[in-house]
Amino acid sequence: MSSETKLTLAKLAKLAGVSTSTASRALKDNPLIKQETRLKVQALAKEHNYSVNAAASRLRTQKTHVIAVILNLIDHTEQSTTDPFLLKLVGELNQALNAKGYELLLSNSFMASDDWANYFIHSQRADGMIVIGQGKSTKKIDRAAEAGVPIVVWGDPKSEANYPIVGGDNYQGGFDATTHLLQKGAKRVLFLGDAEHAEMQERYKGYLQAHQNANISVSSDCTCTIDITSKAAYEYINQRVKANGLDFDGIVCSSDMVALGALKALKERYVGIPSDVGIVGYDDISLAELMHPALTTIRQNTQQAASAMVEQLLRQFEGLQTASYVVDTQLVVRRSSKHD
Amino acid sequence: MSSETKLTLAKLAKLAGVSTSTASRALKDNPLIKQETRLKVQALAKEHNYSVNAAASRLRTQKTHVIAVILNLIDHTEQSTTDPFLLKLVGELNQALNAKGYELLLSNSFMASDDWANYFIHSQRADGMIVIGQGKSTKKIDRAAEAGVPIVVWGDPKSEANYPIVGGDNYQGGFDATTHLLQKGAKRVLFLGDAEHAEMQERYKGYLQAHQNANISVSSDCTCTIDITSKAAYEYINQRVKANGLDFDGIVCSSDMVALGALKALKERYVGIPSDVGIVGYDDISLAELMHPALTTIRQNTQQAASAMVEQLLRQFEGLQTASYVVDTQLVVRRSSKHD
DNA sequence: GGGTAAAATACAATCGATTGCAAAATATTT
DNA sequence: AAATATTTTGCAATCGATTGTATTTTACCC
Repeated sequence: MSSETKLTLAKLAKLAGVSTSTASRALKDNPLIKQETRLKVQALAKEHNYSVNAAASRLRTQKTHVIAVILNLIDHTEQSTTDPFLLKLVGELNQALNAKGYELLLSNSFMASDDWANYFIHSQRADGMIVIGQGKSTKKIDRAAEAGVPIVVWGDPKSEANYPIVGGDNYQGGFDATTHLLQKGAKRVLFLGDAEHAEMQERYKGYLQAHQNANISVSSDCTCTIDITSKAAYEYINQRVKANGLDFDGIVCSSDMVALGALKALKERYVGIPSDVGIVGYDDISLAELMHPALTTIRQNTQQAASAMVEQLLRQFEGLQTASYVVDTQLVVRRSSKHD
Repeated sequence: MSSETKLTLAKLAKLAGVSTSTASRALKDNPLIKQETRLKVQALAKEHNYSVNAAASRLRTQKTHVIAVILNLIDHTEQSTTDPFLLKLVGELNQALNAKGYELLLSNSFMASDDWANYFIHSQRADGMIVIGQGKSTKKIDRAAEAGVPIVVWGDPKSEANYPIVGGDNYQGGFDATTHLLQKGAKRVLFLGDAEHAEMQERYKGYLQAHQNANISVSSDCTCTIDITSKAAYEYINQRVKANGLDFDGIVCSSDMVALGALKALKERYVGIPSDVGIVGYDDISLAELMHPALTTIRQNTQQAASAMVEQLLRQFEGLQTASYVVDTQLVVRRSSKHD
């Protein structure tokens, strides 16, 4: 349509018969400019489809209005592209950021060297970072935070850190999941996960406490360390049942994906769920309720999580106090744990 | 650590005792600069953690090395944040783009006005766009392409368009899925999806052709138009069985999510899968094989898809010819359709 | 109407990197 | 050693928007 060459602020200003400074201010409704002028410039801008050159604006203002979201994966694992929960979180973050006028730059921890402060912030690619997952070590995160990067992390909010962490109450979640199974009569409940994760660690503590409260001792062979993927869970359960027979009657899983893997392995061996083994997952991904039997799980409110993360990040921009934030967490009881 | 103020190219140049132009060239290994000088500058850059200011660089070069990836959702539906397939694709795109030195700006079609050319390209936010999904109307995409935006679309590669479209052979996929069910003896196979999508349209044609080849007539009430979500599928099947009883013995679903919804509804009514009804999904999301029964489905190679999309996009930057691309598609037979 | 206060607009520097072209340094030739 | 060719480096303009300060215009008052 418009066959003109690229429309810059200068050209727009000329069209309106004002200077670039006036045009610039008019576009942002600066009260310094007479209302009438503002309207004229804005109308012209709309008419000619003008939009501010982001590169120039960023250079001048030193603000990008971009947030880097990085999936902080465990190196050798493929949790990222597979786990619907994490991706759901990304989707929610995108919404929440857009609502505040920010854009989302998606990254994973493989690229971008290890120096996040430099790669993202000093290079003026983004104003701040949201890191999804604490990983096994928080070294990179800590370093970035020390370098003064505005940062928020999805992880275990009880962790000590000098940056805000948003996450569910993992201790409580692990406790609730376990208690639920024990109340349903389970005697030997497996914990399926990787305690090297801070989040999983907390859930594990909850698992232990639940046993203590119920006055049931935990056998050490009930603690199963595996990658947090459905595949690993499937293989582990398969293996274990083949080797030991069915030496458990409940499983607390560190994610729904893990639960699904375990479920599959058990069903293939015609183990009754929940009659022989009760299962509780974690996250309440959309597929949890579609499973057969539908999966009992711990729901974490992702929308609330996303808003909280964005808010904690924006507070840093304004120099305000920040704090870790505990997202609502709730046991959702479905068929996989409920004897009729 | 480094308590200096922000390190710019100018300061780095001073440190190295050369001009900014020399420093700039040295950093990019420009052969105009003596090897020795190059090494010195590069060493200093590394030592002081220098990284180019992206905003300035973009302004000057008019290139951002950013690609906007937009989830082109059907307006009222929530397919986006829910469908693991689309998110998987995003993950793969991220990898593929990073491998080529590009970054991924994630967006959805709600924000960013309707004028993509302006919002993303003229504003210098991105160099090109990858649109996931053709939606019900390709108006916005067409407009962007006409405005000269480098663009690639995930959709039905057989669609006529003046931009490359990457996608599976949907006609073949629909045909294979349907033929498979018919061969297993199904007589009344439902098509569950939304033919307003170009992709679904093609699958539907394949569905029809399969019937014709098998010399089986298609009853019009076997074509079921629903939103492409598991919820809609669940409700539809529930409703239908309640109203009409089990008046079908096979379902071709337009996505795995749809299949999961249908599966759930049927299982709740104790309909035997696959004995009473055979089901075939589409996409082969990671959960397909975790279902019970495991879901027969049409696999689309997302990794190949992502590379192809990125390649077609980069070709546009270089002014090369582009073409739509058909991604490998394959029927994966599992229990949901296979009588023993 | 002269003068001051207030409102509206314009000037010009700035953000930091890139690059065509000019200048300086070094090498080569006779 | 002078002259030319070649390599290496530096100068200065440029990308486009923003903003502190200066300037012009308008309003107001006695």
